[in-house]
Amino acid sequence: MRKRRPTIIDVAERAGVSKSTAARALAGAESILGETRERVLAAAKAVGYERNHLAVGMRSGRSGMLGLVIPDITNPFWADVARGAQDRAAEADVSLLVFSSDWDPAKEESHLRALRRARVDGAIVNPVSDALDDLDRFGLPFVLIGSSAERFADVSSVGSDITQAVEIGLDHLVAKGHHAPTLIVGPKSRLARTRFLNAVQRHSIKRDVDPGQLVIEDGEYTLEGGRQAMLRLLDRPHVGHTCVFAANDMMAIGAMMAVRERGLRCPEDVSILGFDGIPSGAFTFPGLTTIAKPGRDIGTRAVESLFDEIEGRPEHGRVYMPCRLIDRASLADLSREPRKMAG
Amino acid sequence: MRKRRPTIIDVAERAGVSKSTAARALAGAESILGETRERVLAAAKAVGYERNHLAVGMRSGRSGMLGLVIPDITNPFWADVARGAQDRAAEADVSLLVFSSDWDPAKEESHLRALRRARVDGAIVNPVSDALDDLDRFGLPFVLIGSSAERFADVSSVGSDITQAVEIGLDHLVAKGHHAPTLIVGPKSRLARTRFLNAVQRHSIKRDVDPGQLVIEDGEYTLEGGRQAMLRLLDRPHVGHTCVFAANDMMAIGAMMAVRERGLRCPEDVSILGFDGIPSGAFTFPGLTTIAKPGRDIGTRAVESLFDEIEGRPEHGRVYMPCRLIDRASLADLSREPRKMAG
DNA sequence: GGCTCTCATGGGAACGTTACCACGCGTTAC
DNA sequence: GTAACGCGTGGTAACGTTCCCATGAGAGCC
Repeated sequence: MRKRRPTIIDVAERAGVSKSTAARALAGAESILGETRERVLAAAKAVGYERNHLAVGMRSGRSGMLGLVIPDITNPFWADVARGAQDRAAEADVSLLVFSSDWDPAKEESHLRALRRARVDGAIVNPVSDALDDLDRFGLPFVLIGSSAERFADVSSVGSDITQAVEIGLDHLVAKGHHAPTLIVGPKSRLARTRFLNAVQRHSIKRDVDPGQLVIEDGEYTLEGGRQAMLRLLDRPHVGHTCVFAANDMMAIGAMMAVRERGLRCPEDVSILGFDGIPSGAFTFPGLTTIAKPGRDIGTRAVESLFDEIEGRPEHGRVYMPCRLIDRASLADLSREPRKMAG
Repeated sequence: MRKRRPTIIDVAERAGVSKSTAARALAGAESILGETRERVLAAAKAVGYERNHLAVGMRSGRSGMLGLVIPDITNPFWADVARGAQDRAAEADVSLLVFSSDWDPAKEESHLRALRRARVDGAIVNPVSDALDDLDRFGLPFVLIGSSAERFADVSSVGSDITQAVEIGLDHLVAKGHHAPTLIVGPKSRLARTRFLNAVQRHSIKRDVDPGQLVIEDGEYTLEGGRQAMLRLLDRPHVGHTCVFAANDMMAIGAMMAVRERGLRCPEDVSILGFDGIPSGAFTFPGLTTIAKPGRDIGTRAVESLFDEIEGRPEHGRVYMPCRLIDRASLADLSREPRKMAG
């Protein structure tokens, strides 16, 4: 029952020209009689012609599609990245094939294969495994996103600028009258932990605080991980935790819950600064002050870098996108009060 | 610098057979000598052959791609839908083209065109405009998702079962000792408002409460809309709002904020029940009790319906997926206390 | 032993597009 | 007046695959 889709030949016949001429008119070529062009365009409209991208891709070697492989589209940060990529791609009239890898190397590889079979013009990948070699082997242009991209040298990649992020976070802390924050960071096995810690230490030195005096607790990058870490912190004797800086918003929210569990109040008793900028942070009580990673910008920039890569002008550099502070209510303003420590 | 991708001809040559034979072997055809098949498969592996889906699509008329047009991939509900669709599609070895329409008819139409040009085998769409006629005209198989799909008769669609959702919500309310809830619903212009209200009224009658006595306030489907609505509710004289049922989680969270603003406590003074199941509900204080829409299941089911549609066995029916209650802390348990109203 | 029948394989067309080359016509220049 | 040129157009090959038909060899049958 489904009608055959009209082809360029149908258009050509209706316009009374050859398909070459029709193709030229449709492509908006210069060397064509105005009147002929009009006729072809009218014919195309009349029959409802829609250029077949499959055929175009076959002939030209360009499918007009890009692939995006992220851990989980359901994760707000990655959804944001996807959205940025999508918008930029749509602008260039390119479609986006989206896949979720669930941090599973096997899935990642299978998605990568699907991408190759679909003949995407390039791919943006948040790498979990080392299967990327394959991409390279087939010469598929690609750019890496996220912090794990740093494992791969000589590949274009886009991520957030965590050094700058930590800097604005720490600046905000001192502006509010806080000093050296207690840190809740990820597990030792994670590369991100080290990078975060390094940045904090470097900036502490700049502010004349001895990195050695920084109190550090770690846990899984989850709500529960943050909660447990905060609970342990609160159990430590002698230490007043006036201000904690969590390496991720989920942990920060977990910490906030732990504080409340112990009968303390945020931010009056302990201030909390998060890192990520997940939307849920707006709905906690108090609202979470955090540093937002520019997910959308990362997606946009990644597509742009990918275009460069495809056009054959690879930069092969790592791009760091700046983060920005979202000032809500989980950080007490001590700058107007005389004393720095709560009871 | 980029190497030419190996084609089936390269495989055939290496295996010393014709491309027809190679194609048959790769397709796993029966009528082929075991030894020949082995040879072809080995050759394919050796040269790193990857079937070109563009060419396959061209020849067979099946691109192996599906389109998904949702309002915003950044919205957790839609991300969930996308994820469900993605997983089901991947299972069938089909790729998913994802687009965000931002509730903008112009964008929707442009995305729909892109989908047609890409020659997707079918599309799943949350319709904002009536441009869907076009899809129909071209005979592209499609299934509609979300509540707005009800505007279109005789088209397969998948949505959440709001009647059942309201039922479990109301059941939960009475189980916790509450009676007729105050309602915060969407603006009068929205179709969803009427459906929600109808469901509540129908079920109220079943429980012997006069729908006429239901207190109703409306506002935009946003945090601020819910906040304002709750504030107006709290300003009404004579009425104690022991329990409010919001038509959407954002409004529910807004209402929660309004309650706090007025110096009241949730759930001690007013209980709140949401509707949607957004992840942020887990992070509010208190945690939001809500009815979760089965986003992921909707996505999965939509792909399945779309497969039916593509295979030419259209059901053209509307499928309603059941919702489920997420019991957190925003609903007071009055069932153990003698009195039903707070001071 | 010659016929048909089966089975594995090869050859070629077709899907819809674009790129290249050729052609014919009108204009310009010598 | 003819050659050269430019311009608009038509014809055709090619992209990589699958499908249909043809071919040839071997087996089975009378």
